[in-house]
Amino acid sequence: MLDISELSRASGFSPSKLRYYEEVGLIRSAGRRGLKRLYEDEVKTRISLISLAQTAGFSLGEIKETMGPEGRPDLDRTVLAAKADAIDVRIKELTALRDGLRHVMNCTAENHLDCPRFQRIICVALTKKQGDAKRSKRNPNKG
Amino acid sequence: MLDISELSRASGFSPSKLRYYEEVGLIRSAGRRGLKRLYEDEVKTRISLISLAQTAGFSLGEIKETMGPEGRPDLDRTVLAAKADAIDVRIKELTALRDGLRHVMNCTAENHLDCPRFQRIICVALTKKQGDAKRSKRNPNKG
DNA sequence: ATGCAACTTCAAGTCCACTTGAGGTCAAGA
DNA sequence: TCTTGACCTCAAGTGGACTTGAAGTTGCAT
Repeated sequence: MLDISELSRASGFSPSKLRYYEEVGLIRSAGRRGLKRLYEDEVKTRISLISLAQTAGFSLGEIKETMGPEGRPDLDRTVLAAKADAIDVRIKELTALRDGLRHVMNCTAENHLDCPRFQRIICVALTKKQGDAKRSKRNPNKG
Repeated sequence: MLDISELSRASGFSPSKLRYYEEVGLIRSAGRRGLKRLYEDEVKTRISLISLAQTAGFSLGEIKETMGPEGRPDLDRTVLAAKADAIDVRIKELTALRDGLRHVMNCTAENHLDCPRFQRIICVALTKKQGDAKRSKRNPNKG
């Protein structure tokens, strides 16, 4: 059992952030000693996962959905599969961007946006994005 | 030359977003017809890149820094290299998360956080995060 | 028993990335 | 010429993710 400052130190999350996460139902304290929250060790892993999911671009709401208040981050497979696929897409975009960046470092073109090599590197992600724009016409500009 | 609604349609960005990006200096219009903005075709690529960089987790401010108002997204190599490395780290995290998710789909453990296989999959990203927390002690909890 | 640092709650504030709304302008077609 | 609709500006509003501040409470060392 950890108190909030120990958990904060262990996780790198500020106490206010931990209280906030509890308030919105992302984590919970196992009990109290007086007023003071006590956390199980398990929440450290949970917090790391939350932070991971955030860098993957998911909102706290989405994270909460796929990671119930109980320990089990379970839900029906289709939802998990969809999340995994979404991450895959993001990985591809990031890879393209990274490669584009590394190319720019070694490329002497005056305008990189016009460099055919650069364009080829990022075109996967680019055409994908454009496709998205087209596909979401019914609900325009909400993404 | 495109007007704002054409660019909006082509890029999937709302007109208000395009005006906002111009206001903060991320894109610019090549001129006006009367009051109405006119954009060069090039900004389409620029917009896609911005959106890409956003999904990579960079703020508009950071994006602006590495992508001057002119066409060239150039800056000294060390900055670009740092960005590329940051993306690499993110890719690793996302890969771990995705694999963790896919594992959970096929794992029958009652609590996945305790599943050693799951833990092994995401441990790279986890220990990395913990390392971060430790390293930024001087400026605690600002990440 | 007393002091106090570390916790607590709750409301309000902040920052980012936009969106919305009110009121105005203008180019082009009927 | 007149209308209309798509643009314009600028200020204010929104939602997400927290942080900050004020005021109160408490476990623990002295």
